[in-house]
Amino acid sequence: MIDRNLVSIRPFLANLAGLVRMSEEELASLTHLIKALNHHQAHATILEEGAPADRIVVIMSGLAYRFTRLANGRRQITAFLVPGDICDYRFLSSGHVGQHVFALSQVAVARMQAESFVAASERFPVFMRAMLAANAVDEAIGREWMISLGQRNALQRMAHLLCEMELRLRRVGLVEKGTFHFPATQTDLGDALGLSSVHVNRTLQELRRMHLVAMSKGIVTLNDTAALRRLALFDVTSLGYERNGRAGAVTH
Amino acid sequence: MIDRNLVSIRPFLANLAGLVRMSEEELASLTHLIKALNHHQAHATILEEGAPADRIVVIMSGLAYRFTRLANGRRQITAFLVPGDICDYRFLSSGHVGQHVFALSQVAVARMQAESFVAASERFPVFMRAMLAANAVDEAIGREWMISLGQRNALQRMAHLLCEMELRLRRVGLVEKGTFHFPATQTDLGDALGLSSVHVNRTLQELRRMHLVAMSKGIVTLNDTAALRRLALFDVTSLGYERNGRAGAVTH
DNA sequence: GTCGCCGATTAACGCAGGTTAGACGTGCAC
DNA sequence: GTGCACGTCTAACCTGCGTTAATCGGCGAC
Repeated sequence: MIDRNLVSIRPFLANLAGLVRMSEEELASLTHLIKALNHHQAHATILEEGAPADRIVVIMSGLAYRFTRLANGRRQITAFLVPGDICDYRFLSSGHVGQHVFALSQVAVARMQAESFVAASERFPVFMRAMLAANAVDEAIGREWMISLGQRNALQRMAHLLCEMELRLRRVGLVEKGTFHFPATQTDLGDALGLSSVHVNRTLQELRRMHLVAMSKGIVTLNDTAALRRLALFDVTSLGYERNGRAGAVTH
Repeated sequence: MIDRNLVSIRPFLANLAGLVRMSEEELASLTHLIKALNHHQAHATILEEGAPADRIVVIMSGLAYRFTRLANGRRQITAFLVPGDICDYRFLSSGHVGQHVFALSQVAVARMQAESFVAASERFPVFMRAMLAANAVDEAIGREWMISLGQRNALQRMAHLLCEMELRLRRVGLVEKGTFHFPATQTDLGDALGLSSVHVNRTLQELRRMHLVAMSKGIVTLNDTAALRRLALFDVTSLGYERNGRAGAVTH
């Protein structure tokens, strides 16, 4: 048995319970599925692509990202992960981790056996519904990245990413007056946004000059969220959080 | 009761059964979940974003695409759909269709009640596993698009898309000696690849000049798939089809 | 301390791809 | 037939962003 107080499990529960309503009993049962809590140093690999996906790995604190490397050495970051997020959803299907997951800061992760989760969701079908809803949010964010990469220019892309991170981090209580911790380097940002690090630098400076964003040493402050969202063509509903409380079609 | 012979359901079964092994009984039961077959004209809307997702809509013949429109009018095509593909996976979670789905050619679709499907998958859990596996393939293809948009140049993007379509269409028997039907306009291709239609034209001409691709009136021929794949940095395993037969972690 | 590395920043230059604007062909409505 | 809509293709011009390379500052190892 692990000490559940070492790391708050609040973000995890807030994330899933924010998508699907759960009873106290269900929340407690979910908590007890957690079988291990691990810590990873910043810049450590959390999951390796292709590894067996028999465990569900959840970020409890810190930030991480998923990425894929191309044959020519270029790297695409495909998602940033915040507390409450599930590192990889392939346990639902193929049994093999889909992408590398890498710690951006020091990270605590919880692990549960995929099998136990599936077994528990026979008793509490709401577990699987919550998992599928979380997966759908993940997909919606990914689709928004695709739209950014295809249709937004550098300034809009950067603005959009910052709006996304602000919203997601605020949802788990990690934003205070527009300020949050986000220790991605300019190279990381470039690999996420499909830009060179030089152009990331230019872009950040322009956002700074416009008094929309301040960013230094991994601390980001958004001074005018409304204006930033307008610039980014950011649509709050597009990340798929908006339909909380509705049960969806899969209700048993 | 509908006439199941009007349109072959083979692509649908081939798609799901290609991901997860199914018995004759299971295939038959799945077939009988289909409650309606509809036809859509080319350039008709098949699904509208935000509509209730209480039915599972499957492409039986023809081609379609998903897209999202930005506030500034720009459009991003986020996926092409081939026979056997499911138009939208949101019935698994939110109960609302995630994106517009549009017919590229004349299209036949089958519809099943999401509720019936869920009920049937209690008796045949393999149904839900197949659905989650199909969803995972969909996600893997989407991630590959993200990588294209972020890290590949115009020539590589176009080549990659053509390799992807060839592979997916061949899987459902729609490629003959490197030739397949793909009636996307150059504007469509631009909206999928994040390029202007003018540059799509330049790019196609270069592929033609390199004797890799012939494309006219919606008929595509790939003359040297191996070379095209090399150019595109195409990785066959990245689309997520490779792990057929393995049951995955969710096995009950 | 100082060495070395990493990340931020700046400058100079170049090019891939965007934009605008036509011309041309084809197929369809009438 | 004619006119129109739509898709392909071309040309001229331009710019957003990449590339290369160098400087600077901070910070951890020793």
